[in-house]
Amino acid sequence: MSIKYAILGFLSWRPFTGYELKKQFADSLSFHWSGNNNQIYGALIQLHKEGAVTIEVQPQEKYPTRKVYAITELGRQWLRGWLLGEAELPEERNLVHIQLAWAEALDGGELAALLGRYERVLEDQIIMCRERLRRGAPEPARSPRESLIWRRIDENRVSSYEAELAWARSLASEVAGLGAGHGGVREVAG
Amino acid sequence: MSIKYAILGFLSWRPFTGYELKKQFADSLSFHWSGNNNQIYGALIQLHKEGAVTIEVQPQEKYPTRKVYAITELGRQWLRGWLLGEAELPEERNLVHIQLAWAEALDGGELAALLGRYERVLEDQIIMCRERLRRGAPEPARSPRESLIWRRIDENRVSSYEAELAWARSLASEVAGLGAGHGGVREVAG
DNA sequence: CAAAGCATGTAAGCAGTTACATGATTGT
DNA sequence: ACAATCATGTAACTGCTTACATGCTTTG
Repeated sequence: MSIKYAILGFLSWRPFTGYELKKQFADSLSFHWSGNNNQIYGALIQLHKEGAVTIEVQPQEKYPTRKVYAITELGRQWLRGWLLGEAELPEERNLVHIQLAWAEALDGGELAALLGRYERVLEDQIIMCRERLRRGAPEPARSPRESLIWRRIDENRVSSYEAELAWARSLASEVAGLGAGHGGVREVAG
Repeated sequence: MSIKYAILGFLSWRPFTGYELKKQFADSLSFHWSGNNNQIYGALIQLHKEGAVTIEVQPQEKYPTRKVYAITELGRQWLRGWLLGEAELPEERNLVHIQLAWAEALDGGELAALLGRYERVLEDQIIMCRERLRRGAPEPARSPRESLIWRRIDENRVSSYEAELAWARSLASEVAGLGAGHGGVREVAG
């Protein structure tokens, strides 16, 4: 359950409730978990059992009781151990690539439409990313180095979408250039 | 279970046994599933129940009985329906980005080492990809268009690793440029 | 003689998602 | 009136992974 480390990361910044963590995950571009209750609340309970976090229960008048989680020294050590451990490859699953790989039965127009749909979702995503970056989600910024890293990670996300979009566009123009032989395109010479 | 469509894709090329499919998944750069038995054999059984594939049982003398799966017309329609449906965003999970985001407690040397480890696994992966491309795994190639698409997908995979490597290197040099303030680097002027 | 390949399948579990359940409060 | 926010939690499910189990054959 590697979301544990992601949670410890947030708690190494400042204390959070489960509800706040959920929003952090949901709002961020790069922490990519859906931020569902099951995982977050479950992981927090387990981290507490393991001694990596403390719980402070804060009853409130007008709202439900908050449980504020804070990282312990042990939690910091675990996080640090993770950072000093193995680097894992980024793991990408791109279903559109699989669709393209098996698109032999599509005619030219249908393939162009598939690529067009892909371009559109990428464009939308890029706009959404830029929007969020413009609004600027709250982030640690405890040092110039940390701010630099966060900025670079966000940029990385956007530019990987942009690279994918450029790839899709160039593939679309290449397959269009191949011309007929797959229906949809009527031959000009003849 | 989207692996169903990936399997239907292979079967739209030619018949396969579960064992062969397993190897296809394991060997390919872009089909990214681990190719574990449970999923493949299970999906094949389900596809058969649903009428998307047929089974031909081939007893052998020296080896266990093979079950050769072939796609049906219904299976082809399902595959086609998937290709004509929604395009999904690529989904990337990059744990190293999360490590970097929470690396504030690391000193300059430790952060450089983290980036270095990341660079190394990326370099290894790039070499492995090139190696496989050079050897050239068997692929459909039923038309120039299909060959083009497969080539572009493979290139995409490699160049996304290369882009990530370039990103890591430039980030490493930027954090090195920031100099002291995080230990590990002794200030020169003074 | 050990390892890898051929070929099937099962068991157990972690990871991750959507949806459900409760219930007051605040904003449109 | 309806939706969103605050805040916790549970249930049911899919997806995916590792490891186990069998047993013969070929290669090093």
